[in-house]
Amino acid sequence: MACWLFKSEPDAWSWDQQVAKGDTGEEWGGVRNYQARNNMRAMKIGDRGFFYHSNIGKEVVGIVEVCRESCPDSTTDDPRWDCVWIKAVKPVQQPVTLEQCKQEPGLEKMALVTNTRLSVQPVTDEEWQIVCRMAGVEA
DNA sequence: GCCAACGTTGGC
DNA sequence: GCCAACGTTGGC
Repeated sequence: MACWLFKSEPDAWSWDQQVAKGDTGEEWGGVRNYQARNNMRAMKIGDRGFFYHSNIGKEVVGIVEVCRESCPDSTTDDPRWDCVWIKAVKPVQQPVTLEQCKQEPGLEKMALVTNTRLSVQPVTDEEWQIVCRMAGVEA
């Protein structure tokens, strides 16, 4: 199973709002970047992801799961853009900050650290394990 | 609020 | 197909 990371500015869409959607989840719309879109197209139902707060907090705050594979993005008529739906699985025990990730051995190549502007990123199995340990949650 | 990094657009 | 201009993201 592949792992991912979803960035959101909590001002625009926060973890609490995501949790409020329950198992129905929420469309991860509005992404207008090909790399991010391609990552979403590669996702399968059941794939796990980190939910990361950018700008404010700059930390991983929860675990999400893909609950619907990529389909047209309702926020645009442009057929180039589609997106998955994700639902909250559980919050992390301890948020993992960008600063911690930068300092953690094994996370030097994590996209969060090396490709700051990409809003939907792949996470390797190794990175997933490390961040889960730091967050105090089961991988 | 600033700015660096990076992606996209459009003229040629 | 190149590249300058422009827009956006996101860390600081």
